[in-house]
Amino acid sequence: MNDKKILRIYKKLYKSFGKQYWWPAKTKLEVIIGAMLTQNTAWSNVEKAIGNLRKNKKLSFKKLYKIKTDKLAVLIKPAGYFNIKAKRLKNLLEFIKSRYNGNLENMQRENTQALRGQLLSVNGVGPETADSILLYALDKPVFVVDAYTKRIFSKIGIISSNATYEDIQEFFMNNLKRDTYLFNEYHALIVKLGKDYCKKNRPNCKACPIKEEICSVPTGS
DNA sequence: CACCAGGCAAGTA
DNA sequence: TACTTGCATGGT
Repeated sequence: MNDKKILRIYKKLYKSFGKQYWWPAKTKLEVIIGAMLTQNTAWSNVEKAIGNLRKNKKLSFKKLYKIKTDKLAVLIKPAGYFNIKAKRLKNLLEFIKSRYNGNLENMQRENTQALRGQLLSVNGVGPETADSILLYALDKPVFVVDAYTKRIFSKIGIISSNATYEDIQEFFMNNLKRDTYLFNEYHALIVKLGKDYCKKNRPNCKACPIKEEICSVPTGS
């Protein structure tokens, strides 16, 4: 059954890679900023951008809310796509200000599914960013899906290659205990696996900790 | 030099 | 609905 297989893969990854200590940020606000800035971007670049915000004392809701979008863009430049990301981050801050008075604790008390819908209505917040905020900033038991998840688990054969984000998310959430810690580590471990072994053009299947599940899966005929 | 990274929205057919 | 493209820096 899939529920056992999913858990077995998790255990192998955890045993092989260990705890991942996500999200690498100090506060809820920093996690939210990072979630926006890391869209299609290496985390090392996001760290530089957040470092700039820290140096300039902008890592508080009030300061960030006040700063002009074009000035914010300059500070987050190392994260790439800085003009559009500055706007998107501003959109999200505006949403949090108007709906929760800029208070992340208030936002955290909102019903999870309702909040997810609200976040998705913000221009610049898609499913992965919304779920990352829910899981890593607000400790909600929501499974985060990304390109690695889709690539790896469709290769294993337990996910269809044309499955949507929601399909994949449901699959994991229906076959695992809904536990924030488990979802936190599992997504982080999948990213680790994707980066180290399941790269697009340079797979390293020989050393992959779940090579039995991936590389020796019959291809169909 | 080419390719990729913890996406998303808008445009096109 | 199902592709395609713009967005941009920094590491390998």
